[in-house]
Amino acid sequence: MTTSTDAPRRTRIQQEKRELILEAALEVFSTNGFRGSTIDQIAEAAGMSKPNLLYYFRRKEDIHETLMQRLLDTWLAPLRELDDIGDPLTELRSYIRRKLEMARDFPRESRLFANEILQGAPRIMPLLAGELKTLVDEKAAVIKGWMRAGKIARTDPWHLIFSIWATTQHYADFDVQVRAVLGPNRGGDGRFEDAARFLEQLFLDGLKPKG
Amino acid sequence: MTTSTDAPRRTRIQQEKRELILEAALEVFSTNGFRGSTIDQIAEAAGMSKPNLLYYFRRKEDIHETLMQRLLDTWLAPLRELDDIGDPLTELRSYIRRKLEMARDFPRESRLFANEILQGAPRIMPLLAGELKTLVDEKAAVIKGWMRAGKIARTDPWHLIFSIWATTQHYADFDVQVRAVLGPNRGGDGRFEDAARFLEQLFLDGLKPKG
DNA sequence: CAAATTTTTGACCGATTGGACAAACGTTAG
DNA sequence: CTAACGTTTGTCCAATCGGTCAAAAATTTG
Repeated sequence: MTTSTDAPRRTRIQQEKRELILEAALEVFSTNGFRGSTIDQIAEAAGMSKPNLLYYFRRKEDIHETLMQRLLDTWLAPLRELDDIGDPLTELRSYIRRKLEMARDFPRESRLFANEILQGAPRIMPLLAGELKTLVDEKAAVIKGWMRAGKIARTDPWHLIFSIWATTQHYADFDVQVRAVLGPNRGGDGRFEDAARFLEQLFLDGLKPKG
Repeated sequence: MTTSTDAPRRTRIQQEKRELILEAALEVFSTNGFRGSTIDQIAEAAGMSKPNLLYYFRRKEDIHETLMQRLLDTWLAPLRELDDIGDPLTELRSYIRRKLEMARDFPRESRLFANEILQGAPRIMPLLAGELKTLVDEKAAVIKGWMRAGKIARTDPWHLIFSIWATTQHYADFDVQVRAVLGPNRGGDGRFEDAARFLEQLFLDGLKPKG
């Protein structure tokens, strides 16, 4: 077999236009959800006509699917990097920092993912129970090792990972609320540094007074 | 004034049917979002015809609005209860527990709210910047008082509140993911008690080893 | 009871939706 | 140049959407 079925073999124009569509679709899907978004909206955001868009992606679902596939890879990268070498507390701290940076730099991806999960993850359920669970179980084992070695306090590794996801992604998914509550002064660009400082303290020392 | 304009004065049937519709709409809206939900779906879930439903709520938006108004009251109740009297750490711990119980007992309400915020809070933005911000600022002041008194560690009260919201609501909004990752054994009914134990330790002591 | 009122329904409407299609247009290799 | 191929568009379609309306059915009121 010289050319199998997997490599779509695309034109230069096809590559460019598909990229353009995916970028536009990320914007539209992440703010309106899948069912709330229309092909027309995506086409307009991508600067082309609806039939033209449908020339590159046959169905609306295909765009969403491609988007979700790419998303998961980059989204889980920080967790994959969580490694056994190096100081556990430092390792966890930098994982939190990286996740917070992703919430700051890729809020649309975070919202797209949140939208999918909120609606019961109809399109990525197998991935959650498969690839994701495997990865988390693996890293939970690493964390458990740290606990046994007395490097960090004993607690539930899975819920620890959940809490890191929850607190960091909150700044992307609930950004509107965060900014509204903080107000124009504290809700400016500095809010991510404030969040980073707070989360570091929370995860390392908790709230009990030092004395 | 005996009867002013504000009390709609409803029939017994009207009250019952409106309640039925709101219950059905909560189910549908929370899983499909506003634009992703259709009046037909809600009507069917409520066991009535579409025109019949529209007899009780003129527009789809009216249902959603009524739902959101009710939601916010009950949703912020735990924070309102956060009080200056009593031990600060106990007070915070019970606030976390109450929020977690709400995520367990009212996940649909949580998802409805999350859906609204995710899409930029188009319908409740004034409430966020008004009522909500006022309440949070007020409670942040209380927490700041505790810090000044040395009762809890010094940190950012606003981000502390955010982190409590994020971690607890995560178990409602991302329930599918949580259950998928924990698997059939650990993802059963006990997951909320595990979460409660973990969160208590996280917020009180952090991750540094006791040694 | 009967009249008045409230509730329910079937039929219908214009707008929007995802998508199909053939024809027109552009590009490129020989 | 020209034939082949890749790209773009206008037009169209069936399905679904939120919502209307008049009339039937059920209920309440006197």
